[in-house]
Amino acid sequence: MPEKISRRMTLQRKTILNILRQTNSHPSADEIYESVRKQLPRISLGTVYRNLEVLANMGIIQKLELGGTIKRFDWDPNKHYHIRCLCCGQVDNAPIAPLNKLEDELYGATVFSIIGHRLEFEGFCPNCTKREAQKTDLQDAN
Amino acid sequence: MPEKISRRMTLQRKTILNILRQTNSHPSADEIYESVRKQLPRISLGTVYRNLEVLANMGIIQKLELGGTIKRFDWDPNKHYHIRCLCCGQVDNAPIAPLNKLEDELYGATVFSIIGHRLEFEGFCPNCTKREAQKTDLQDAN
DNA sequence: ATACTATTGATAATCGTTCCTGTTATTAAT
DNA sequence: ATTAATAACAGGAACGATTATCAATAGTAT
Repeated sequence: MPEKISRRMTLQRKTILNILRQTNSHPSADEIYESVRKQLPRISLGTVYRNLEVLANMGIIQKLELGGTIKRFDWDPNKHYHIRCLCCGQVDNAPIAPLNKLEDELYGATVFSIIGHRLEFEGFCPNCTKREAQKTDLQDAN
Repeated sequence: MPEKISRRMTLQRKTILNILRQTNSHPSADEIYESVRKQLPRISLGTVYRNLEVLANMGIIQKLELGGTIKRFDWDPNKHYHIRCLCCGQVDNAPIAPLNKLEDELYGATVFSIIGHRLEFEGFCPNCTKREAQKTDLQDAN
C-alpha cells in the first residue's frame, strides 16, 4: 500500500517550482539555487536539492540524468527526449516522439526485466557549432 | 592536424587492459582498481583513472556514461547499448542492433548539429527481480 | 495550550573523479 | 655511456555535485 505522505506547499517549494516553470533551459540545482536566492536570499542549497527531489517524486517536475556529471531539472514531467551540447552542456528538448516499442525488441532476448529506456541526443548548440567552425578555419589557415 | 602523442604500453596500462578484457561486467574504475591491486599492489587509484582515460582515447576500450553517478568501462569499443539494473546498478549488454537512422528524424527540426545519441535500457536484473517479487509477496500478505 | 510532524538553514560528510608534486622509468640526443 | 627530454608513476590533496545530520522553526491536529 502506497503510504500517504503529507507535503506542505511551503514558500520555498512554491518558489522553486515557479522559477523552474519560468525557464526552458533545463537548469541544474545550482542554477536554480542562484535564481531562487534573488527572491529568498536566506534559502539554503540543501533546501533546493531536497525540494527538487520532493517535487520530482510527486511527479510535478522531472529529474534528468543525462550524460555529464550534473543532474538537471525539467518543469515538464512528461516523457520526452533531450539534446545535449557536448561543448557547453546546454540542454534542449528533442523534437521526436517517444519510441514506445523499443523495449519489445528485448523481450526474450535478455534476462533483465525491462522497465523503460533513456535516450539522449548529443551534438553542438548553435553557438558552439559556430565556435568549432572558427577553430577549424584557423587550423586550415596554417 | 591530429598531433601524434606517443603512448607507452606500461605494465600498469597492460594490466588494466587485461583485467578489463577478462570481465563482461562493465566495471567501475574503483572495481578495476581493486582487481588490478591483486597483481600490482602498489598501483595508485589515480593511475587507474588516468590509464582508463588514455585507453578510451586510444579507442581500445570504451568509457560508459550511463545513468547513475559513476562511470563504467567496457572492453568492447564498438557501439552497442546497455541495460542497467535500477536496483543494484549492474550493467549488461542490450541485445539490440544500433539505431543508425535515429538522428535523421531530427534534421531540420532542431538548431543543434547532431553528432549521435546514447540509448540505455533500465530494468531489474534477475536477482533484483526476484527480491522485488518477494517484497511484493510480503506486502500482499498483510 | 500542547504535542506532533514536516520543513528549514547551516554545515559537515560523502562520493567519484581530477589535479598536483616530487620521483622514477623510458626513449632520444649528444 | 652520459645527459637531456619526455612520459608515467605513487601518493595524496583538492574538487564539484550531492546527500546527510541536526538543532531550530513553523504548521497542524488534538
